[in-house]
Amino acid sequence: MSTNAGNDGKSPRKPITARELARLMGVSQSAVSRAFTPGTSISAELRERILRAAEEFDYQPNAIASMLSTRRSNIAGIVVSEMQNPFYPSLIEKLSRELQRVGLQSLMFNITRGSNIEEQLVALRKYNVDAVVVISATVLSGASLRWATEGRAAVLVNRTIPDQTLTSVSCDNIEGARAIADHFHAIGRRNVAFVGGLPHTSTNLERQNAFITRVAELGMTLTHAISGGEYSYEAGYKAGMEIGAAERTDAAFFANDILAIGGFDALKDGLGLRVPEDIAIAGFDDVAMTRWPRYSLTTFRQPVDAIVAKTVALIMEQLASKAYTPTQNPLSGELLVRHSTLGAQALEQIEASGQTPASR
Amino acid sequence: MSTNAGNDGKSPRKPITARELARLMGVSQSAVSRAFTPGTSISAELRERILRAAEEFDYQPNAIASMLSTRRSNIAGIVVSEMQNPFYPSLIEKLSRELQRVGLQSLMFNITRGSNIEEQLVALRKYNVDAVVVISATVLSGASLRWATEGRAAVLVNRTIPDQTLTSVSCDNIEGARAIADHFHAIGRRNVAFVGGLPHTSTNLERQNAFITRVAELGMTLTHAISGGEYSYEAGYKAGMEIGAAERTDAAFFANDILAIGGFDALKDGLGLRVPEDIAIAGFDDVAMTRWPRYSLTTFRQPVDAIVAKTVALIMEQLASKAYTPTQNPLSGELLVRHSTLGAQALEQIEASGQTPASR
DNA sequence: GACGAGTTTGCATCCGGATGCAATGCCTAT
DNA sequence: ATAGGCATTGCATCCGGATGCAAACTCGTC
Repeated sequence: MSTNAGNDGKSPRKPITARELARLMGVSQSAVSRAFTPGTSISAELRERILRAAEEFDYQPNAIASMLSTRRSNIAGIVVSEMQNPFYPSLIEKLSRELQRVGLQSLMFNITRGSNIEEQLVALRKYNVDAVVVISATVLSGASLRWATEGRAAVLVNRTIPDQTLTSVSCDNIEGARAIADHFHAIGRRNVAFVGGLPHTSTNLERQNAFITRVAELGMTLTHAISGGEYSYEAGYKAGMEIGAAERTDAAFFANDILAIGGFDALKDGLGLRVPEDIAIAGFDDVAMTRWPRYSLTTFRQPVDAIVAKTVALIMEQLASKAYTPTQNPLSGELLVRHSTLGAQALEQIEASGQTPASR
Repeated sequence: MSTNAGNDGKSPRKPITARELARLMGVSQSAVSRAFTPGTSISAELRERILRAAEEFDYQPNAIASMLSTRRSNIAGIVVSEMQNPFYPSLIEKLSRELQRVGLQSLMFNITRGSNIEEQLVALRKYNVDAVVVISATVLSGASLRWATEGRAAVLVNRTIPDQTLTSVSCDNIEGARAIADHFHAIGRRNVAFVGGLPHTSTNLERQNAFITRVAELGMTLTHAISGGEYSYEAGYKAGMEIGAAERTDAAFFANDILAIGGFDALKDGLGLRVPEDIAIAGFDDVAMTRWPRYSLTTFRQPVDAIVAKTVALIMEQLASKAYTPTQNPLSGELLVRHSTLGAQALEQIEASGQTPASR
């Protein structure tokens, strides 16, 4: 990048345009445009010359102008809400990196109780985003989602809408919840509890239903089915106290890790129970905190990389094709057995015998 | 919003343009444009008619086109990196909400080791963002920052660059670190340790220097000054083990809450020390986790709302004025004394006596 | 009823690239 | 040497709104 002598760094020094550069070089503006567009008809030699001159005069195509003429913004809108659950920031980070690899910049739309949702959705359309990825479990109705994504590529991540008219990618919640139930059964627990998060969200419902169903199939007793009301530490803590108060329960599945950690603290510190001897605890997601030695929480790992990859692939596919066929894409996760359900010795035994229970 | 009959929801159904709407109404395109631009010369009556028609025909000004002609994108780029520290997602959420209130949409630029930084910065310019807010403590040199923000409003949040040629807003790290040292002294501790995070970042340096200086002023002994190398739980844990191994230390200040929590687990669970009896622990930021009963961590609260407000105010100011004068804006935070430095009784006493030590 | 000031509205052009189509150039085959 | 075919390049126009300027209109006044 060449320096712009005498620039104070803040004056709106107008950048050079394609036409100017073209005139300076004695070529046409079209040539300049072509030099920057792969796959266009231009000789290697001229392209080379133009790119060199561009470098020299610090020319850069104006993205806004090309958006206007191509009707492609190369922007993906990411609709987000639960940033306080660390699972999401990390997912978003990976997603935006991958999107960028395929040429899409990410525009974040924070949807929260505080914000004006209508306005956000309008912005989504005004900015002409080519694609929309919705990560927010909450708030948005199927109807507004359909309106906001109308005419553009769209993928829902970790949520669905009842009529399945939009493509979704998610962790296989049913597989996960069943795996946890199976695991509780395998370690000899028979009186189990379920703690949910945000009611009415698809993830929560799937995890709850699959778990409860499997528990029944295995002949275990469901001692509690509590709705935390939200995916928070506090809700988990409260539920933990409730479960622990009743004595009988020997295993609890919390619909996500944050809840589980709240429950863990309640059961262990709040009530003085031993984990996992008195009560086994499992979460869902595999956020970083679950690996803290303090918790070493058994959880079901969401296949984040696969989710991101699939999401981006679907977006690209939709952008390429004219037709739109909504699909549902559950992706397999992995049960991670840690200390919160197995004592240290048991874990070692299992690991020595070469079985799966991963840790790390 | 009127429905578009017969639309399958995904066809690139071209939206209506200002010219078309104008023709339909028998007015000029300029009138339509003016109807949507406050402060332009147009009669209330015509504006009214046009807005109604716009509603009816589902017309919306194309943001891209107006960006092109006004050379204003109304987009603020937020340059971010440490999303794993929950402090940042919450800050970003508030920031993007406030920016939106003043009419700026947020474009997120994730800068991480994995991503191509150069490309991100180029994108920042290509998309013609009007303003840049840099929250990433790391990675970016002053030079590249200056290049990326050249000619636009720019504010660094919680970081500075040595030559102070860019405006910054941050928590007063010096005040905070001194307050912690004072607090350690007030509760009778005399052998204190410091654990840093990312070396060479301004926040880390300021906290470290201010703390160490104050410790010396108060005649306390600095037993350790450890650089964690990064702001992570693991680094904090490791540092905690190191500090605890040596016995003598009776208070430790970790440069942020995540480090402190790692240290807490190491000292309490890893080494079996009593907190705060054997060793007092303090962090910095006041993330949600510090309020978990398990930790009840004493920390210095960053004035997030004030930081956001000031940042937005400065951005608006820069956008309005032609000249650019970099300023440094440290904002006062608040020491929150919790159980990790004071036993329960002591806390109650203090609270009863009507003194400051806040909780929650 | 005419004139001037002030307000509305429309016209024309611009913002900076993208792209269909025609013009030009180059090489090969006859 | 000449015609046909492909590769390059330039021309003109478009994308959808914004805006300076002039035309048209509204009122109030004398």
